[in-house]
Amino acid sequence: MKTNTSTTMAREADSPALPPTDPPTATALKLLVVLSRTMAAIAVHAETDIGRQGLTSAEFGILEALHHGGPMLLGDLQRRVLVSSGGTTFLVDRLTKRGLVERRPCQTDRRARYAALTPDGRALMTRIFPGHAEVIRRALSGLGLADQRKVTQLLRTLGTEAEAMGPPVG
Amino acid sequence: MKTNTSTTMAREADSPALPPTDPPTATALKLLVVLSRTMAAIAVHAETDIGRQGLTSAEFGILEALHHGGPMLLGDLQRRVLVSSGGTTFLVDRLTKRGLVERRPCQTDRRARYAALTPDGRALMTRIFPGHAEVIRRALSGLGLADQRKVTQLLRTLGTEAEAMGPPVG
DNA sequence: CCCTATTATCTCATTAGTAAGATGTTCACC
DNA sequence: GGTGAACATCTTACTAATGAGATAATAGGG
Repeated sequence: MKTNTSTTMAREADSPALPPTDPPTATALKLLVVLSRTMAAIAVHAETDIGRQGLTSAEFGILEALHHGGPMLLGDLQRRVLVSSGGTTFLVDRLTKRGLVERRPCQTDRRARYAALTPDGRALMTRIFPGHAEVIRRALSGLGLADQRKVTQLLRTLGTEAEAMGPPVG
Repeated sequence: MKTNTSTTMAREADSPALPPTDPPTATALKLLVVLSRTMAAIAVHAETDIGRQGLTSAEFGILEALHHGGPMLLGDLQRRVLVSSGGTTFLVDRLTKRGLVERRPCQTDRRARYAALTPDGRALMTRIFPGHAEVIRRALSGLGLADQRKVTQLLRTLGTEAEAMGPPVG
């Protein structure tokens, strides 16, 4: 049988040099752990679904942003998808090779380029998005609507503040 | 941050092929977006701090798990850190080369190995952990203690359920 | 005991994504 | 209208991490 003596459960008991953390810090650390694990658990669902289409979640993010927001400058796309500038170029290249996305010149700024879905890209998203949304809905169904809204509200505050205070410069 | 012509807010107006989402699905999608962005915003803080020590967050995760839980089997470590099996070997190798971690044989199972902090590793963690915890506390300080606990509780439910239902097999 | 299924770790090829700097463009100001 | 700072994107070199399969050991049924 499973002689897995110590799973994630065993910890409090025999910790050798446990740092003495005050309540606010302990609460924050616990929240971060739960946040990470929850994110990971949900990402499994999302990525499994997206992977079925032979797409990475970064690629799907690009397609989703364009499907949802229409053609947009690569810079705006980058900000939405949370990827490096080189990464954006790379992802858009790959999606272009697959015929799902295309670049278009910007009339008013010759440095800039738009990324836009091709008809194939739009057709793909129209076909797969509803199913993906359903996977997400199901993955999050552990909480009722009211609780989901509550978490959304609290997390938004948390995220906005974290962004606002910038990296720990000092 | 600049006036992103189209943030997550702008959609009703000019979306070309907006999928008609019912309220539960819309709520879930919104929650996922906020969850991702919040996680990313907080990760910036954590990684910036960890990066100062020349560590990646995966490496830090290993050290933290060992510091907090004592020597443990590589498999248990892997489950804690949420990394592939190859990744665990790779990370422990790298930390071993730096003299922060060591492998030890398991008396009762010759397939298995323990990973444990070396004295240097323990010293490093004792030195940097409090500062790191403080960075986290600060990054999450956008919410008061009560709200942090509330979010933790709700996210725990969310994550547990998401894990329990397994990938979208059906 | 031996055989098979299972488990624990490690190896190796591949890859998605990053960081830093290059290229070409626009804008503000003199 | 010329000059330099600020931009938007792209290129290149690199790295952390994955995943599939290899190696090795254990456990239990016959």
